[in-house]
Amino acid sequence: MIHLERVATFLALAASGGFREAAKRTGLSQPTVTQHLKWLEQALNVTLIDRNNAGSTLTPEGRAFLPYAENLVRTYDRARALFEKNSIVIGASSNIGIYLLQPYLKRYKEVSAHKLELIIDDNPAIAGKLERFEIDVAIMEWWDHRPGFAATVWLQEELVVIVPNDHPWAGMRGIPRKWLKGQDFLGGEAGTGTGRLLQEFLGKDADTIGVSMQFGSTEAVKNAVRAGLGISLVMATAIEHESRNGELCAIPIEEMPPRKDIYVIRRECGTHKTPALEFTNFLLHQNSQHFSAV
Amino acid sequence: MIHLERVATFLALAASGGFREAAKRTGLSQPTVTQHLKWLEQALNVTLIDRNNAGSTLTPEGRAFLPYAENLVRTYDRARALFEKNSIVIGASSNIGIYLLQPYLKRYKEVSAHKLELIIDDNPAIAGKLERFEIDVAIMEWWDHRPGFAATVWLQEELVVIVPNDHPWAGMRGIPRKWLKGQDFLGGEAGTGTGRLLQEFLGKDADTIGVSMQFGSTEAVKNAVRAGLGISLVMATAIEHESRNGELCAIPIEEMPPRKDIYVIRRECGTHKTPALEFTNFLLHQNSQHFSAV
DNA sequence: ACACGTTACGGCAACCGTAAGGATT
DNA sequence: AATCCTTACGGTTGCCGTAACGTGT
Repeated sequence: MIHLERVATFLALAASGGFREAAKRTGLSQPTVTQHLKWLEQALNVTLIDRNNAGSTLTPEGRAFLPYAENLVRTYDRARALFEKNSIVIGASSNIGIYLLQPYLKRYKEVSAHKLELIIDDNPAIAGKLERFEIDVAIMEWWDHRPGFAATVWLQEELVVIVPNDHPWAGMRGIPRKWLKGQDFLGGEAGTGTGRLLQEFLGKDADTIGVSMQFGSTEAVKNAVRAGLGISLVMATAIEHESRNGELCAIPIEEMPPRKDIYVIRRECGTHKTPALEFTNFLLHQNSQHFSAV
Repeated sequence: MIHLERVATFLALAASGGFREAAKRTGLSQPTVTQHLKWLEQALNVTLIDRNNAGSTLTPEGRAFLPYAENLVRTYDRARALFEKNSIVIGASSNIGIYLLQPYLKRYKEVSAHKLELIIDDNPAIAGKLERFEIDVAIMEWWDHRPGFAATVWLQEELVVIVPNDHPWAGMRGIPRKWLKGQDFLGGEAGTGTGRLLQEFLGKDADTIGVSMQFGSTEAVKNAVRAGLGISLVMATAIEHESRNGELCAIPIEEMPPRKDIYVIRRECGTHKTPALEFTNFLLHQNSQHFSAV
């Protein structure tokens, strides 16, 4: 067994590439850094860092150990945050983090002393960060119900068809659902929010044209639609700005418009009131239309 | 920062429900256990355990901390296994772990000194365990390509239709693919291997009847088919035994039979030769038909 | 000589186990 | 009084920083 502090020293070394620099960062004396690393290397029975006069570097073993080390200190950090009640790290998939969540975060900042941090990534990556204790709460449009987590449907976002301004459908107040069948839709890559939506609501029959992902697939899809490459289906919130500005035309779908569940997911923590739980409750109460966990 | 040993002591306490018992398990003296816990509680500034004359129990805070504590000691344990080269923990989704993997594990035991441990669970749970450093390698029929992991297609399993012995199709050497459309298939719950298969190869149009999951959905599906409730689609390996015994009838599909990719997934570890990498290479070389990572 | 990391060493505090001290039943 | 956990205490060891020491440029 080992002191976590030594692991932190290793991380400082890995990040700074030098014992003296690592000593400065950790506030330790430089010989102590030597000692910490030596202990760690002894405990693992392996050389982690290639000592070199001009910049020390990680050995292959050191590189292999790195994610484990990061996990160790981060887990401890997040465990402390459970009780110090002043910090929440939120993870959100791109569409939600970019468009939907921002006003809620602003409001939460006003009513709470919690220090908020938002991490945006794709769905599987966010799920991974949740598992690895990198984030305390996740807000996503997708969740496989794994054990150990509490998932709640936060709200249901309406989906709208977006078309360029010169499209025959432009200006329509609504379109029948059956018109969607057989249409070519942009942005259907697997793994992206848009891709999953298309898959789910149109099934295999709707052939989709791929659009290479830029920074956040919805941005790419919007640009492609604007350029006249085709049409697509997105969350209404994601298109609000362009719709108001008249850059794109967003059309609701008639007869039972498709809605996408948005989940709030946090680690189960029994009856203890964690900051993550407070934040979750805040989100749920901001919205009257909330439903219980599945 | 904290000694990991103290966290381990907390886990022993949580598991045993008493300071004396925890002392026995950890090999420490009983007052030392008291001290370890006190330090940990001081570091987190919270009470973790309700001291009680008749069995000490976790406080709500203790219960919340428990998964973090488990993650800490397990991560350290797996990090050590990276270098001690004698232990591999393998995770597999149910079908693969139960049917497909066993002969390979037996062969690997004969050629390697590694101590093997196999954990079987559903796909999302295995993915979670991989993220949390609970397992070193995962073998699954599904993978979203998340960063930090190396996924390789190990083999491609053929899918066969299974029908009861008194079914009109029974005894056929093969059936055309188009016959499958419109059939009712058993075992299509979301999240299970069978469910995903049906979804993928038949799409939304094939209405599926749910079968409640028993221990491992394929077992349940086989029983249901045997009982005459319907037919289903499973990996050929999963049905080999019953097919030979004449308990069920397995029929290949003509014209491009559907095949399911099986992935081997491990944490990326640079150039260091981990036990997990050795095992992965063993699996891949056991099979000539292997393909490169996606 | 200069910058790097390592070794040597002295002092302080951490940390163990043993033994005695409450508290609850 | 029988268990439980906590406190007290002494000896050992761990672990820090300072200072002196190799080593490569």
